[in-house]
Amino acid sequence: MYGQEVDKRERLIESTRELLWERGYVGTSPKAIQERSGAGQGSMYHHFQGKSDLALAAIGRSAEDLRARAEAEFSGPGTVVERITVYLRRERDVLKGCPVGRLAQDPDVMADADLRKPVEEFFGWLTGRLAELLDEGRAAGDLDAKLDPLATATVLVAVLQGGYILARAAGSPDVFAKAVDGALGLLATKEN
Amino acid sequence: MYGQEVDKRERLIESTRELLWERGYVGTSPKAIQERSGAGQGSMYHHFQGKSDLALAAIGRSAEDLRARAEAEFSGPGTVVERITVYLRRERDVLKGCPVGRLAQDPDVMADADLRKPVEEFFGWLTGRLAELLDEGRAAGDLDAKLDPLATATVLVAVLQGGYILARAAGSPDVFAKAVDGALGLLATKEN
DNA sequence: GTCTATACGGGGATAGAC
DNA sequence: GTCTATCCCCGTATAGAC
Repeated sequence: MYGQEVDKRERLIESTRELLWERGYVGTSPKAIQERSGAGQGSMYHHFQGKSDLALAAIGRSAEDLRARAEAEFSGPGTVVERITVYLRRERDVLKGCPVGRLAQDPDVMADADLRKPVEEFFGWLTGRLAELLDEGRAAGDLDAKLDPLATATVLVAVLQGGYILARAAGSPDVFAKAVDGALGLLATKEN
Repeated sequence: MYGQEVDKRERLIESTRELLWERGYVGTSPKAIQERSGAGQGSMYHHFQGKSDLALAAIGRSAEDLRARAEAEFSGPGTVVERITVYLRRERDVLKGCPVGRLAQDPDVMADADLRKPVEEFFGWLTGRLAELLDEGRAAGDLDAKLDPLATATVLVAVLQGGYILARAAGSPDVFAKAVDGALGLLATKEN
């Protein structure tokens, strides 16, 4: 269906994902995308209608990636608390931040319903999924019975997103780890 | 020292603060600043050396504002937990996000040591101050003796910053409130 | 499919008049 | 102090050749 040399369409999407991660939507130009992907103007406008169309493909793929990786950890072995810990402590490019979360700060992404949708859906899914797990853990007696699953799930997601911000502000990934440790410490009421 | 008509220098700074809040540094142009402030090219380049110089003044003022407001709440009446609750639950423009935190996502701000400094200092101060309070509350017996003050302070700041992101992603301030409630719920171990 | 040429307004800043 | 004129490169996109 597409050309031979490693597929320019593919490279355009991947380069856009990188740039959106590094510089956000507002800070990413078609020219920069072309340079990084090795594709020219014509190629980009042949495969995509324009910047926003290409960004849509890139964002959708990034969101799906994050979802799939999280789901693999959530449905892995171990108790609920263990699986959540694996997810929270997974190795991350902390100083680069969250490739999807950073888009929530971008005015032009939030102003466009199509671009915004995958961002909204990803966080909706993630929070809901964590709430299910927490509820399960509560039923199994691994977590405090008084714990509110949805509110706590929201805390966990917020701690990750906020942890990225604090780490970037400090210029060090340690702050991110501190936030995760603190959150896990607060969760571990049961062992008190 | 300056002209009469409400001080263009002042209006330039305030307009820049607004635009940085709404669109970030990368998304804010000198032209937009001039239009919003009612000042012309000449006026802007007379008072400031350029975009980054003006942004420095704007960011410094925003950071100092946040610091002063937080300190007023931290040193107010009530127990430590009450004061922290007042701070966390203060009315906020949730969907606009944190005027200082959003800059941590901006590549051009983080790449410039001068612009980055006030951001780093603000979060350093905030986390440290909250850690002091938590330590005090632990000593007073209002908080679990096993609680780690610094890690927990980091969690609280991260929950706010992450809460803003989740609220923007969802298009609703409710998620922010949910995160704050969840965090306060986890803190309230003592009443178990 | 991909390239080059071209277009037009905007970003960021300087020059010099008032 | 503030304004207008001007500069140059970039952002975003279209046209048309190969």
